Amino acid sequence: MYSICPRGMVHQSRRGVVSMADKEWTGMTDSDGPQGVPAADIRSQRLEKREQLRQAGQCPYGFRVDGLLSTARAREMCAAEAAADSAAPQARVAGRIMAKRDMGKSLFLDLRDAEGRLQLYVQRQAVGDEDFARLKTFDIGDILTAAGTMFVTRTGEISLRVAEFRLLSKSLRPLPEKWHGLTDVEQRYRQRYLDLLCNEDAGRVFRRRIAIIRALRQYLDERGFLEVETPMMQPLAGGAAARPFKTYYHALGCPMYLRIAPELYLKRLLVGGMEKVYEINRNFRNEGLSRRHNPEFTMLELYQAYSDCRGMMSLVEDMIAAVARDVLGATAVRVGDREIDLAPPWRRVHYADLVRETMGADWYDLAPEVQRLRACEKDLGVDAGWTPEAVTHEIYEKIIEPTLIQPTFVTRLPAWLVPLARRCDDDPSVVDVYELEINGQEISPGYSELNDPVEQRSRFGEQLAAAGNDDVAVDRIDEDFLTAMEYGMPPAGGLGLGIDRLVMILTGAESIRDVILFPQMRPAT
RNA sequence: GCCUCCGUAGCUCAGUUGGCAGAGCAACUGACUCUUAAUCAGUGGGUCGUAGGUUCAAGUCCUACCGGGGGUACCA
Repeated sequence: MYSICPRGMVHQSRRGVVSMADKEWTGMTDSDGPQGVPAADIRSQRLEKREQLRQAGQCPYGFRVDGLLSTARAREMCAAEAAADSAAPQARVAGRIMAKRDMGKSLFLDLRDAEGRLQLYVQRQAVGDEDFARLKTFDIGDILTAAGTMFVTRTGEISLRVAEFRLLSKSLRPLPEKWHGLTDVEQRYRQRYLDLLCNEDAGRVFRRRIAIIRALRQYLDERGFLEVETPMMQPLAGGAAARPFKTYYHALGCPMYLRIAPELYLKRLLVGGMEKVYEINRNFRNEGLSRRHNPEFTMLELYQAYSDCRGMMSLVEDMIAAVARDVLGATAVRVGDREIDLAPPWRRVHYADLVRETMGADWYDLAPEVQRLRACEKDLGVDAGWTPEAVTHEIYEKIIEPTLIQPTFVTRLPAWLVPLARRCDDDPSVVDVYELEINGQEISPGYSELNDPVEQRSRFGEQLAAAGNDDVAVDRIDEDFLTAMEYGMPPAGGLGLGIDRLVMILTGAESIRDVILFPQMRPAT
């Protein structure tokens, strides 16, 4: 809102004219008094305090602090020393003032750092009249360092009796209210730093996200997987059916795409002899926003030579359970009012069996008109133009999928749904893949990868023809990838795992925006 | 994109059938040397998202737009 506008300041000093930009910069308004010191504007008051500190020879923006203890460590020390009944320990801490309680000749401050809070107790006689008066002008939100002696107050709170302090950063804007915090979701997403400052839950969620990703890496590293990085800017956006973001590379004079999947590069690495590879990184898809979709999202993609779809199921099942045990210490999680148990083994069920379970054992023997009628009875808007496959899949997506709360591997999907996957040897109408559903959401797909370059080429061709002229991912065939395939790719299992959605499940978050630090928002006006 | 709900002080929220825009916290002035949502006395702070319209009169009713939540569509 207040753009840093040094040019505006220059204008002010050079011409003595206060332009619109100058007013924004200084926080002045038209109702300001003749000295340009508005009585009401908090930001202007604080700019004035900042100036007064400077004029008193006090730098309102300090620098490096040595010998710091975290507030948590300072507390521990105090508790330990109290138990040992020895001399009171000395400590230096630094952090942000979150609350201020002025008692006249003494003052309590709540100081917050990365690991917690600590109460500071400052007495006028201990720091001297001048410093004490200056401390009284400090605001909630200011960052300072303080040193002194740890002690326990009469009401039992571990505190620091301050002997000396120094301002490290003067805050110019008031923090959200101490009791309710920041609840406006829009502001929590746009100004995440305020959310992290005011809402402890936000910090917990993101710390857990970090722990989950660390645990995934550790699990895979221990099993001999190599973590690699493949291009995020690609001349062709392949590996998935999604609309890409398009950009332009000036040096090469050609269009580039943000990747929609790392798949085709990871498979090149299989050709190159890396037998177990994975990548955890962002994919970008030019799609709408929703509670479950962010246009850039984090994905684990993994390939293992000489494995297959079943190998991938065992791997992902064991991996997610291990991560849950590591991060939560349990395999049971709560999402909303639902209890989800991630302890293996997970249910494995054929797509067609799920459909028969819901629609009757004779579903696939019914005439198309009867199927459409049954679908309409379930309040699905299908009309005569729909193929039987499409009707069946609509039932799967709208009726069956939302009921798959406990972890479920859905296998043997119709081949038309997953055109690039390897077909099952005993039935070419279905493919050898799984889709893992948890809490009614697709969390992870897994495949027996196609490694026949001739078959792959013809599938790409079909996909291209089906895509038509839409600005979809595939506008030409990735010849370089097919060349790699023609050198020979080992048979392999592959899987993708949506990290954001996994984090949602393991933190109980209802919206993907609550597990992404800076979710995509429309630019504010 | 479509449907629907929401937008009032820095933050959290009231605001009646259309009739002078409010409270708590934060801020400012003062009191108080163990408080912790400190307390007590006083003070200031508003383009009611934006722009139109109806009306003697609009935070309130109508229209459009901007931003957000939820749903839906696109979506291996």
